[in-house]
Amino acid sequence: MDRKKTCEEIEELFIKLANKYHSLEKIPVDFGAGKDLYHSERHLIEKIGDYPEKNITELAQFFGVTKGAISQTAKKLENKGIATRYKGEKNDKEVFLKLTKTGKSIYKKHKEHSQESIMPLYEELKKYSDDKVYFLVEMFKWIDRFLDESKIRIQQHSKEKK
Amino acid sequence: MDRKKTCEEIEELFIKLANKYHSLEKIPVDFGAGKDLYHSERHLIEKIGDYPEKNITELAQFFGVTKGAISQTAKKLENKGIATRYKGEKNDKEVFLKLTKTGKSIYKKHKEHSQESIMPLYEELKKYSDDKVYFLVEMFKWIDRFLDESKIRIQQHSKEKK
DNA sequence: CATTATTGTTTAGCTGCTATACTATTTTCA
DNA sequence: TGAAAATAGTATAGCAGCTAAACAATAATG
Repeated sequence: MDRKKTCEEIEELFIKLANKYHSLEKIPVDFGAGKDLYHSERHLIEKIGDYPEKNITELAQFFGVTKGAISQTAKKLENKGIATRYKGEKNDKEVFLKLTKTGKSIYKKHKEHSQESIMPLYEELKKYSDDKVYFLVEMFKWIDRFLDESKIRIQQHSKEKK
Repeated sequence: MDRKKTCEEIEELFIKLANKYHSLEKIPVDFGAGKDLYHSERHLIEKIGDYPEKNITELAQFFGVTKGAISQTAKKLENKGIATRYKGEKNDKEVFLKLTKTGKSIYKKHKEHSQESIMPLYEELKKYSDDKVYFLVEMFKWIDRFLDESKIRIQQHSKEKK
């Protein structure tokens, strides 16, 4: 096995996957509430449902995007009557998100759908040992850190020129 | 190990990675030719260099995007004097891309940089067996097919509503 | 030879992100 | 204590890069 070649293949595949995933992002889906929801909106709904105690900044970290991005998506959800912003008791600057009744219904439907859509992966991974599956998770985490470092590197490279 | 939970974690991680990767995409980098190049442009340059005999459609398949997308990027490269379109001898409808002198110089620099930037992954994977690395590649391919199927499913779901 | 398939281009339209500038809180520490 | 620094969130402008669709040109089919 030529490891160098394999690394290149992995990189190529990853880029391909990221592109394909992103093209899916743009297809709106109606989850029965008569509202077309985009992937980013659906993911935020799901996260709010799963972690109602997370503030905007934490949600942003979850997705690996800026606070501004979450703020924008949150606004869309608010406009669609799916979620509401609120402030906690601890302090007056953090903002949390809560699903409305409609939001909860969508969350539930989406959750069911999500459970379903994850089944193929679940089934596929059945073929492999815990050891390998654990390795997969670790590699994904490694790539995450790698992308963080890459970003810093690129930004520095970018600034040096100026 | 709770496999269901792990699957969810993998899905979450993947989404995070795709987002982060995409945010990198937008940072232009100068590869010494005095030209700011975006990720998509750089990747196309690299692919043209690696596979000069591939037509637009095949390049599109490589990246998992539409022909239009490649056509657009190809145009940018042509405008920047990095690549030229040409037609082969076999027929008159397929379009191929060829690097200019500038393009080749960028390709070379980029290749070196790419070899370098892939080293962390190479080093990381040294820790693991061939068996595991092979598994990683296979899983990436599996995800690729899964995304293709998801797309078809979503589009059908979308059309049913109309 | 007409029909169908393939290949590529162009355009409009859009998402979703970043960066930036901003306001409003909260924390720090001199 | 109170000014400065840090933290949290929002709003806005700008943009890459994608898709879909309409189009034109060429090639293959039967």
